[in-house]
Amino acid sequence: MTNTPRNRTGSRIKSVEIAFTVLDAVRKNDRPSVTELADELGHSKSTIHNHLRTLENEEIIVRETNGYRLSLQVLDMANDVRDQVANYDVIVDAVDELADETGEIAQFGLEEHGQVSYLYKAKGNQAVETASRVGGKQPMYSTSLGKSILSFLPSSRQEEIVTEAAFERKTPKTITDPARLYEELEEIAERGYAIDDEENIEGLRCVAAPVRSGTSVVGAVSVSGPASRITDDYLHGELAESVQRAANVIELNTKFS
Amino acid sequence: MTNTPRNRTGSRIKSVEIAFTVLDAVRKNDRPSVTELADELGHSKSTIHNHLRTLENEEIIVRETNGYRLSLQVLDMANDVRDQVANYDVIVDAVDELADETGEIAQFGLEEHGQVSYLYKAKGNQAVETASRVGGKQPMYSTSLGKSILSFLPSSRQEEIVTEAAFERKTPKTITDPARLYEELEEIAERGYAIDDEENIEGLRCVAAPVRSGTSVVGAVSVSGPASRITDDYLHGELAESVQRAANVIELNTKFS
DNA sequence: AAATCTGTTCTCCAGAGGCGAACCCTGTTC
DNA sequence: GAACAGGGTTCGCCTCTGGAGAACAGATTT
Repeated sequence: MTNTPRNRTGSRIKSVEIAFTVLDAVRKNDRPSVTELADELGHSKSTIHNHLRTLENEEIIVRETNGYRLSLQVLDMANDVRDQVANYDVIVDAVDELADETGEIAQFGLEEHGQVSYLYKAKGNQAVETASRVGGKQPMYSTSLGKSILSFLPSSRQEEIVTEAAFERKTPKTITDPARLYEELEEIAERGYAIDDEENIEGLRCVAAPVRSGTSVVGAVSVSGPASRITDDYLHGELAESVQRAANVIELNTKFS
Repeated sequence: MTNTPRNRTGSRIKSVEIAFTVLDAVRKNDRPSVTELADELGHSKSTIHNHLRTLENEEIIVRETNGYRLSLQVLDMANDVRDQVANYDVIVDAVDELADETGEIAQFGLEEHGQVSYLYKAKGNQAVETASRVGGKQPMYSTSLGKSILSFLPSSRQEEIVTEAAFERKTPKTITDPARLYEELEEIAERGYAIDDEENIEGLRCVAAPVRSGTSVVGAVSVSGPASRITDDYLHGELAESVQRAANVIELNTKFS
């Protein structure tokens, strides 16, 4: 739908891909039925049926009278994800405190498949609602989290991501020129924090600082608030300091495995 | 490993099953590598490699320098699960309040694949730690949640579950005789709540009440606490009332779709 | 009871996918 | 710096899988 899933090199397993297409459809439709899915996905009923049978057997989906839905096993899997990310608890504490301190939205994100994925989100007492949700993804080039991570990534990976990026214009201020991005990344690397001045969502300004472990970036922390409240001075001054402090706290409390 | 996944009727898709085996191994091992997984799962390296490639392409797993791990997309999927369960917010509120009121652990669970799965868990201020976690599963016959759900299920489904149950003795008090279970289920149906008197975990007593929507059970709410604190009177009196009230609150606030 | 929905089962054949070996690449050891 | 060892990746073969479509079976509707 959006952009074609680039195929690095050969051989993905077709039936597994179909299975995940089915799973995706079950995620997004409300309790779909066999025929519904068959129509939507353009496969025969028998094919869909077999896949649903298989997924049900794996206890990933559940059959209810009115159709299929995801099973709660997915929640259990989510627990495992959090367990697998190094120092999840430390991150939670630091982000909570940052949200508390600033009153805005504080988040932690990390790079996956060339995008930022949100791992944790905390709301301060005057925080505005944002569309972002835990597990969601955003482009690297239009978010403060993304840019701060990008600027500290090894240059090979950095280029790879930039090259493959879509550079979709999300707001009038979105950076759409790679050259322009590289410039900013250098700047960020120097001063230690990145900003997003309504580049991803109109009316929203953010600051982010990278979290490093040894030589590599493991993610970044950010604060986001409405442009009306977040002045230039505040953004580059107190807020920038706060996120950097939070990033530091995480770094210091990180136990290497 | 535990009990063989009974095959209802034919044709599950083999490669999809393998894919989920791989996924499971990635869940449980800490950043496994190709060869590691190949050894563990008894498949050739190339097979595993293809599966990992596919799963990575689906952005379900992520490759890091030291091995593969689950991706944060799983967290996003978990959001969808919660969205798909009717009235998640209502449940959260009711369970939170129940935990608050009693000071113990309060939970909401529902039946999936013949077991209880925990959807939400709240801790009261004097709550003991229990092993259960959101997304986890427990037998129907040894938990108050399970029994309360079971007793209000249509008798066909009830029998089906009981017949297929393993009746593993989890503690000395676990019910392992179907006849005994049926007796208790009738009792539960009459009085409207179920108890678990150290039948699932030693030292832990629980009360649960079913949550119904129209004619069918959609799940159950429970409170769990240490046997030392939960006397018979308290269990069958105040606590039983509390869980029933909480169940009722959920029922009343349920918007039918 | 005919019609029209479902979901399920059956059969058939192209081609997919699992295996094993060969290959490559990175880091290590003399 | 050559040889080795450890991974990951690729290749080609052959079998048997899995997808399509039609036929079948329930459930509801007309």
